[in-house]
Amino acid sequence: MSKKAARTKRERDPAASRQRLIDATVRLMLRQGFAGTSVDMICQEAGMTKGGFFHHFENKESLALAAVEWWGRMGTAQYAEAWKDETLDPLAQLHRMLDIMAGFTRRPGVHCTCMVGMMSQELAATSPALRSACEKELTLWTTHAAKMLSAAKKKHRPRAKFDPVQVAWFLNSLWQGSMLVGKTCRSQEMIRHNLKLARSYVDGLFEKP
Amino acid sequence: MSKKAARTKRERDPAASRQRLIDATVRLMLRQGFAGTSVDMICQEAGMTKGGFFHHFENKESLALAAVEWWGRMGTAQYAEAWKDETLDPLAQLHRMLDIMAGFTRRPGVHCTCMVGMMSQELAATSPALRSACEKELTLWTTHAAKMLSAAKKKHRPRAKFDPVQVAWFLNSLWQGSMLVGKTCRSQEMIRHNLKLARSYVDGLFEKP
DNA sequence: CTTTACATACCGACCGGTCTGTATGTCAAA
DNA sequence: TTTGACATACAGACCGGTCGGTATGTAAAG
Repeated sequence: MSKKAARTKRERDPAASRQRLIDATVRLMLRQGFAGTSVDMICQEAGMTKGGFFHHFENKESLALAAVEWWGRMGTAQYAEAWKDETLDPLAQLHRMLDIMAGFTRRPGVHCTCMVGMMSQELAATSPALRSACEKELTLWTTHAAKMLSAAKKKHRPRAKFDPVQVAWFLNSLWQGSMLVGKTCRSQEMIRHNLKLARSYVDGLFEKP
Repeated sequence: MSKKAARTKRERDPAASRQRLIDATVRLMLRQGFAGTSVDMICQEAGMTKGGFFHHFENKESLALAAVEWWGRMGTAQYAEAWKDETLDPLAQLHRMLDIMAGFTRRPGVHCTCMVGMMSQELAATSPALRSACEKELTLWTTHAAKMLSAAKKKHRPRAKFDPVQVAWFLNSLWQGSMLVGKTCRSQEMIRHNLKLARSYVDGLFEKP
């Protein structure tokens, strides 16, 4: 029957099922961490059974890995808005990136927090695979920031003494720490203050004495 | 018998037993997080049985709470070296504090990481008690830093436009984030670079234009 | 165009083991 | 003899992961 065929066609969608599991994992682990989230919870949240789960993923860790990678892709896509316009002044690109970060603190009902920071804080010492995946994401972000800093330096103050890569790690650390402290103190405003100070710090790098 | 009496006297020491549990908790949870560390593991690490554990602590959460408080006391005691000498220039006190932080990255075999940041990252959303305890510790650190910044401002450049409290939160976030990123990328050197940049940032606040 | 053969997607019961927490026992000190 | 400091034993929920089975999709042979 046509109805039956249509129904089953929509229900059997392995890519969507897989993604549903990833989405559920991100939602739950962002709240409860890795060890605090059980496979049963994930299955329930994703509307799937354990059998289905282990068809798509070898184990819980490999799902977390996929979730971190997905988180990284989503994040990069959002940050890309800052650097995709290559005609824009690199310093303006940096400010655009800080705008995007500040935007993350303004979504109503969603607290600004990072899957990479959470997974890494919890699992860096016990899961080499997760640690390495998180390192990859952090490094990617830093590389992009360093490129903009480097271009801005070349354009605005080539004789400045800072190392773009070091400054990029500095900014990344500040960003991760801001989300951590902001969550702990339940203050998105503090995150924004930090970003504002970061802004003037970056500007200061290019000011001629 | 005297030997037996002496032995039992040393073995039956409730305060020491309690502390042994706390020490074990810090050691294990710093590696595996809260949910990843079981009560049995803690008992084994502390050389005690479950009965003893639940004699001293109501539950796992209250032990973690005690561990965070102990961690805070230890940390404050170490940082206090920076601000205890009230005759020292406040800017020099700040540098002394940054020295101490850098010192944490130089202990051989011990990776520089923070119990407060870890517990908070994992439990802020699910355990109000832990979140609040972590907030308290972060606030305490920030208050001390803000005091030094404020005194330095008064002394060196009273007309400077920065807010000492905001800058203190900025430094605390940077510090927490540096430990997180440093752990993820297994680079203590990166933490030290960040501290160096923080140093010149702080100095910059007091430079007259 | 059917039929047959096999692959993929998913279900849900079930496994051995681990989890936090409790109830009870022991024994030294006061 | 009471009390505090533990040990022992165990309850019962829950854990990650397996397994047998079923529904659906594909594709080649007849």
